[in-house]
Amino acid sequence: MSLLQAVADPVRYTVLARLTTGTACVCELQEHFDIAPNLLSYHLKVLRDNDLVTTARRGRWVDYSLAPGAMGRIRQALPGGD
Amino acid sequence: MSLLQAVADPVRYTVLARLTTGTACVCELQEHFDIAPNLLSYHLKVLRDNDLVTTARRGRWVDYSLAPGAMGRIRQALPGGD
DNA sequence: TGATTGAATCAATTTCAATCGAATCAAGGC
DNA sequence: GCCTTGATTCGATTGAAATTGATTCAATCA
Repeated sequence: MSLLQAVADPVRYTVLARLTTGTACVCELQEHFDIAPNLLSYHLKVLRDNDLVTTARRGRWVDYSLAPGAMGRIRQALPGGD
Repeated sequence: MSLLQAVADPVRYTVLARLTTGTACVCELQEHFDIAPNLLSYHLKVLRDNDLVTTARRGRWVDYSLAPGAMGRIRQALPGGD
C-alpha cells in the first residue's frame, strides 16, 4: 500500500489530523470513531507500517504521535510534490 | 470516492504527474502505461468526476489538461492542508 | 457511405483492502 | 496467582474499486 493510499482512508486521515495537534492514546482516538477497537488497531498498524506515526507505551495505554517528517513525506508524495 | 483516493491510484497519479508538464492527448497518455485503452479511459473518468482534469476534443483526439486549481485542491485535501 | 481510428461506455469478473468475530497479549490491580 | 482493562493479532468475510472483454460512439478518410 502506497503512502498516499495510506492517507486516503477516512479513518486514517482523521487519525493523522488529530495527531497534528499532539499525541493521543488509542483510547482517545477511539472516541472519534464508531468502529470496533480491533478495526482502529488495524488502521493504526497501516499508519505504523508507513512510518507515519510512532508509538510509546504508557502503562496500559499506548500513545500515538505523528512521526518526524511525516507531513513532509506526505506532501512530497503528491503529483506536484517534487 | 474521495479526492485523495482518486489521486492515490498509481495510474491516475502518473497521469496527473504528466499533466503538470502540460496538455496531453489520451493516445500519448496511453504510451505511459501497459494497460488496455478502456481501463485508462476508466481512470480518466475518475479524474474527470473529481474535477481534477479538463478535456478538449481535437479532431479524433481528446486532449487532457490539469484543471485550474487542481493541485491546490489536492494539497488542501491533506491532513495538514488548511 | 463504408471503413478506420481514437476514445468512451457497459456488463461481468477479479482483486485487494476494509470489516467482522474471536482469540491473544501486556500491564495493573485485587 | 487471577481478573480486568487497553490494545493487538489472527482468520474469515464483505464490498468497493480495478480490471477484463465486448460494444458503442465520434470524427476523419477512402
